[in-house]
Amino acid sequence: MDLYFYNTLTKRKDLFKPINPEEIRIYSCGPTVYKDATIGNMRTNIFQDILRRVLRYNGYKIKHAMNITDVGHLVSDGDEGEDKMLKSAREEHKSPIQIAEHYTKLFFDDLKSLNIETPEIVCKATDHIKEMLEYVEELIKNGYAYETSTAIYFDVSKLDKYPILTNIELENQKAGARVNVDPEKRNPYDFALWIKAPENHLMKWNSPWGPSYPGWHIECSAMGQKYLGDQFDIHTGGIDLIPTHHENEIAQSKGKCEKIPANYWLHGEYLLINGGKMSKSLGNVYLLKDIKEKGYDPLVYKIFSYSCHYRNKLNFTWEGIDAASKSLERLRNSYQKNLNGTDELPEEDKQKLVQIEENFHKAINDDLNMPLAMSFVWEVARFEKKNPEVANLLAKFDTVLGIKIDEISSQKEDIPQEILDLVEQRKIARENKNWAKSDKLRDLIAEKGYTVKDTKNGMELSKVSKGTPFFDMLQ
RNA sequence: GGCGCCUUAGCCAAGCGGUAAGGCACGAGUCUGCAAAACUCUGAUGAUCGGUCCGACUCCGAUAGGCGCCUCCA
Repeated sequence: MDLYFYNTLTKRKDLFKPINPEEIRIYSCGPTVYKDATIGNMRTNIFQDILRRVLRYNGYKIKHAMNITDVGHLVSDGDEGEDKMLKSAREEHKSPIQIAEHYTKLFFDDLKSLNIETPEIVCKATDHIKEMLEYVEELIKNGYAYETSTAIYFDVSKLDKYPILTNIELENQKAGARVNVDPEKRNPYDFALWIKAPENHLMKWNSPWGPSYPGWHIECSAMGQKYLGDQFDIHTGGIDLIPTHHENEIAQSKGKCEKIPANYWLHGEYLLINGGKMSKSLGNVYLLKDIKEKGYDPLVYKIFSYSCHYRNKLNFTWEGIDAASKSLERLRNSYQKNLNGTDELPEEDKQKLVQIEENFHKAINDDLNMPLAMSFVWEVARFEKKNPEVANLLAKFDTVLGIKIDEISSQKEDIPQEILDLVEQRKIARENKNWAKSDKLRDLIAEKGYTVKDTKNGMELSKVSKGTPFFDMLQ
C-alpha cells in the first residue's frame, strides 16, 4: 500500500520512495539533557515512534539514529551566552557529565513508560567530537567556513539558496533586533560551527583553533552522516527546529557534500497548554511524572496524543487526559472480552474485519493520520461479535498504537489482606441480601482505593488506577 | 515589520467540491437488589460576510478572534 508523508522540504504530501527498500534510514533530533523532558517533548517522541511503527507495519526494516545532546546549546543569545549544560551543572552543583547522565536516564525512563521504542542507534555528541572537527575542517576546506577571533562560522552567502525550508526573505527579517550580531560575521545569518572556549569554560576540547567546543548544529550533521550516510530517507524533529537547526544542518551538508541529507523532513507540531505555549515562566510545564502522580497509566498520554494529527497543535487539558483514560480502559476491556469471546464469526463479519483493517492501514499510511486510524480501532473494539480473531486484529493495531492493549490490572496478591477481608464480608452481606451493609462496605472499599463491581460471574475488584481494566475476578 | 497556521456539536478532534469519522461528557433505554461495567439510541450545516460553481465546511477574497515563528526551545 502506498505511503505518504507531508514533507517540509516540498511543502506537500509526498509518496514515500525509500532509497533502499531493504532498510529505511531515519535520523531524529533527540533531547538536550540538561533538564527534564516535558510532555511536549514527549509528544514529538510519540510522533517519531508512530513513524517507526507505521514503517514496520508496512514491512520495512529500520535503521533509526537519535542523538543525545550532552554538550549544551547556548542559553539564549544567537551565538553567545552560557552553555545550558554548564548552567544546570552550576545550579545543581554537579559536573556536566553528571547532569547529562541524570537527565538521559530520566528521558529513557519516560520513553519506556510510554512504550516508545529505543532507536537502533543512540549517539552522544561528546562521543563524536572527532567526527565533528573533521566535518568543520572539511567545510573550511570547501570554502564554506571562516574563522574569527571567537569562532568558526558557516558562511551562508556561499550557498545557492538559504534558507530553503521556509519562505522568508532574509532582507526582511530583523536579524539582530533581539540579539547582538557578532561584528566579525560576514553575514548576519552565519552561524557558529565551532566556538573558541573562554578561559574558565568547563567543557572544551583541543582543536586546530585551541581549546573550544562544538556549535549546536554540527553534531547532528556529523553523527547523521557517520551512521546513516550522506543521504538517508527521513529526518524528524519538532516544528521549532525547522527555521534554524534543520536549515543549518542542510547548509552544512550542502557545504560538505553538496547534498540535502534527507529526502523527507517530518516535523511534529507543538503541544499547547490552555491554548498557549508551555513555558517555565508561565508555570505551565508538565512532565510525564505529573500525569503518573495523578494515578493515570502513562500510556493514557499516548492515547491522548492520538486524538490529534501530529502536524496540528494539540491542546493539553486534564479533561482530555481523563477522556483518554476512559478510552484506554475500554480498549483493553474490549481486547480481554474478545480474547475470551466465543461468538461465531460468520464469513460476512470476517470480511468486515478485513475491510476495517484496510481502512486502518490506509489511515496510518496517509501521513500518519492517527485520529482517523483510531476511529477504525474503535470499530473493531466495538465489534458486535466477541471472538479471539477480533482480539487478534486489535493486537495487530497495537503494533502501531503501542498502548499495551493486552495489559490487565494488578494481580490478586497485590491486594492487601484488609481489602480482601472487606470484600469477603460484603460477599456474605450480599448472600444474606443485607443491601445496606453491602453498600456501606462498597463505600468503605472505595475509600481505601479499590473498586468492587458485581457481575454475573462474581465480583470484580480493581485498584482505582486510571487506564487499567477491571479484571481481577474474585469468585 | 516579515513569514505562516488555526477557528467543525459541551470538550478533544478527522475526512471530504455533492448534503459532516471517532473519542469523552450529557440524556434515554437494556441489564442489575442498587451501583458500576457493558451494550443500544440520541446531538452540529461548519467564526462572520461575500465570490466562483449545477453544488462548498471543503476553492478564492475580506472581516473578527486565537496562535506560532523570525533568539535557545519538541
